[in-house]
Amino acid sequence: MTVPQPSNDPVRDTFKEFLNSKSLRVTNQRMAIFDAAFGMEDHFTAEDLLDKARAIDSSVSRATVYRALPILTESNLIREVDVGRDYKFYAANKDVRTFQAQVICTDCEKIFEIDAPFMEWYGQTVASKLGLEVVDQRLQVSARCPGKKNGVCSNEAIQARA
Amino acid sequence: MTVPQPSNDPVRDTFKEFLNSKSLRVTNQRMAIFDAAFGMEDHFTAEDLLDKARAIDSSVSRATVYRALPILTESNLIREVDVGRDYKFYAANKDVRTFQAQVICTDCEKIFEIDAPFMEWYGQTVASKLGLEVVDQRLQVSARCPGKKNGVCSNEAIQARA
DNA sequence: CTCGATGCAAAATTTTTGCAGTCCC
DNA sequence: GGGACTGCAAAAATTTTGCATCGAG
Repeated sequence: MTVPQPSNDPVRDTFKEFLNSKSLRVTNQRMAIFDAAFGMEDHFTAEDLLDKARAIDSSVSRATVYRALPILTESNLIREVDVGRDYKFYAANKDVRTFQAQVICTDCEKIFEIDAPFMEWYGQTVASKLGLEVVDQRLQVSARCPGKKNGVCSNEAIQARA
Repeated sequence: MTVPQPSNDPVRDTFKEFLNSKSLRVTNQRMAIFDAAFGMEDHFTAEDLLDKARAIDSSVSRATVYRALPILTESNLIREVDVGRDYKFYAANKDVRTFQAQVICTDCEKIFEIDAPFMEWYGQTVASKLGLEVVDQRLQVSARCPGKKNGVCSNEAIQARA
């Protein structure tokens, strides 16, 4: 429950180093977007991120958020979680070590992240049979709460988009 | 290489029966869209489908294609293949028996369908731990041709979107 | 200073929708 | 003949882009 001190945040420094290594500039807006992403409790959309980043630095624009997302993704500090909606979700890589699968509840829209370490092996096996090299992979299960009406779900996680 | 006779096509009849069972009407446009989908060699987008359907019945409109797609999906005659692009892909269920994973070549953009029968089991295992019931699942591997420049791929399958 | 980064607003893309006319059953 | 279906064009919704200005290094 303690508010992390940005100046002491090693991940924050990692991002700055990444920017430097790519000759990208460390701007207030980029750092606000970074802080917003790592302040998210859960998965978030570009629009969620814009709102939260603006709460930190009101000058952040939508365009800058969209321009920052590929940078954050490339740096491996956040990951894209495409669950087949019209828009994409993202999540901060806080302490992810193994491959994650997503279980998406179609009733409450909650996205659960599940460890699926065997996937690392699976993707390589399948790709190598085709002579290809794995770049990325995703495993997603859409599921519903049995006995629940659409829209109301028993999971205490009835908080879809942050 | 023989042109299938629509009147003898059992899958075509299945679609008509599906429409009847749902009290939906058998219109020229819907059948043209159906024929277009089953005439596709590979994965296709809504726009691809519109083009091909219009070649059969020039009166088919984009709106009707978009309205037909959920019907074809519900009938299980085609399936949605979301590979994380801005637009969705579809594929006719010609003779699919087991769960299919997709390997997407990031160089030639070709989508390979791979049998992954164990996924049926995997999804249920993971979902049941959360007390959920599987609705759908997808497993996708993005991979690239090693040694190829982006855009040119050695796979003879250098035909991305039909 | 210089050139990358930003904000704004317009544009681009894919999909959806309202409405008046059409045609299946 | 009635209501479902269709085409058209406008609308939605998300993401991208052009351009003048700003600011990090």
